[in-house]
Amino acid sequence: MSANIYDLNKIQEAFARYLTEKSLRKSTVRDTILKHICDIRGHFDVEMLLVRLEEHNFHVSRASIYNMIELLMDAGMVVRHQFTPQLVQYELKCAAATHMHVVCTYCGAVKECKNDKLASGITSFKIAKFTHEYHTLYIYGMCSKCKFRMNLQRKCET
Amino acid sequence: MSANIYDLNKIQEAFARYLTEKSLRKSTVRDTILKHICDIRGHFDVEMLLVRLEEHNFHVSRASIYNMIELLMDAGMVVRHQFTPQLVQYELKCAAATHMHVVCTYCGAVKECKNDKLASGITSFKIAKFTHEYHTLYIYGMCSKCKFRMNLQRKCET
DNA sequence: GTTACTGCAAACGATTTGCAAGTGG
DNA sequence: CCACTTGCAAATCGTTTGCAGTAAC
Repeated sequence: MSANIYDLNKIQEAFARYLTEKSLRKSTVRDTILKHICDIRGHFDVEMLLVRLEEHNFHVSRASIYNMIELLMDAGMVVRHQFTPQLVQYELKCAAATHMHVVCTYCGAVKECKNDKLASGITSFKIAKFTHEYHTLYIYGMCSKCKFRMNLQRKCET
Repeated sequence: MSANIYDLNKIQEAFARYLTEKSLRKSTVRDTILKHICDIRGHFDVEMLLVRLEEHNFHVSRASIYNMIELLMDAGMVVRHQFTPQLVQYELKCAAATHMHVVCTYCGAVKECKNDKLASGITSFKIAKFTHEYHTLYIYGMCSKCKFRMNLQRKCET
């Protein structure tokens, strides 16, 4: 199933189409970054990509990563997330479209969660004078670990 | 109706309760900022508050505004939004809870949109091992103005 | 009086930019 | 070859921090 979402060939094709359309060039840097984004199979950030590429003995500058992410966002292939003010993350749109995000505001943990009924409710919701392209649903609250921790703390205080 | 959402007294009371609970002090600066946030009746950002307060001949430093927003977020009274990478905005949670946000990715325009059925669907959606406190639903796409502009452009190109 | 709050200016860190060198078509 | 892409280092800009003075309680 996840093999289906992260289909490298389709993703590469889509990006190639975008480059052609905009008269931009293919390059080893762009191709390599895209492969790694696909390999990560989840949220990624600039630093993570940089480290990962370095580990694979492929050196790129931060500027090139920012440039590539910008292209992917312009191509409508990547979504930007900022679950907490401290960290900007990105995700392939083909993956992001399949789930909502559940964020613990106490520890910052993010998990993905699916619900077809809710998803189709949002997708089929029509807005006047607006073409719906994609959406993000973030649910904020407290995860069980933090709740447990908070209960402990309360007991200790009394 | 909006008078109901932006009830200054209730908002002030909630913030006073928070200050007491955390053993923090009331101050003219905090009180004034809160009043203006309430008056704005919509999204606000740091710069907007600064200018607005200056216009009302009330001088505050950026640091104090950031500090106040931090307190309000910690109190769970304010939500942070970043509809576009260029601008961070905030909104009173009591207002944000009443609508979803519809964002044009081409011109950056944000409008609010209500749908009770969708809202209750999200609110009543239970997640295992997680206490739902609030949520944000952003719908991204193209507004009618941008669509019109894009159609024009296409005609000119051919 | 003690402790918290505020303003100011300096520091910080993520992102962007300008430019020279490298590479794709 | 020419234009696009890249790396590097410097610039930028929103946000945070340290500290000295001020205000709550």
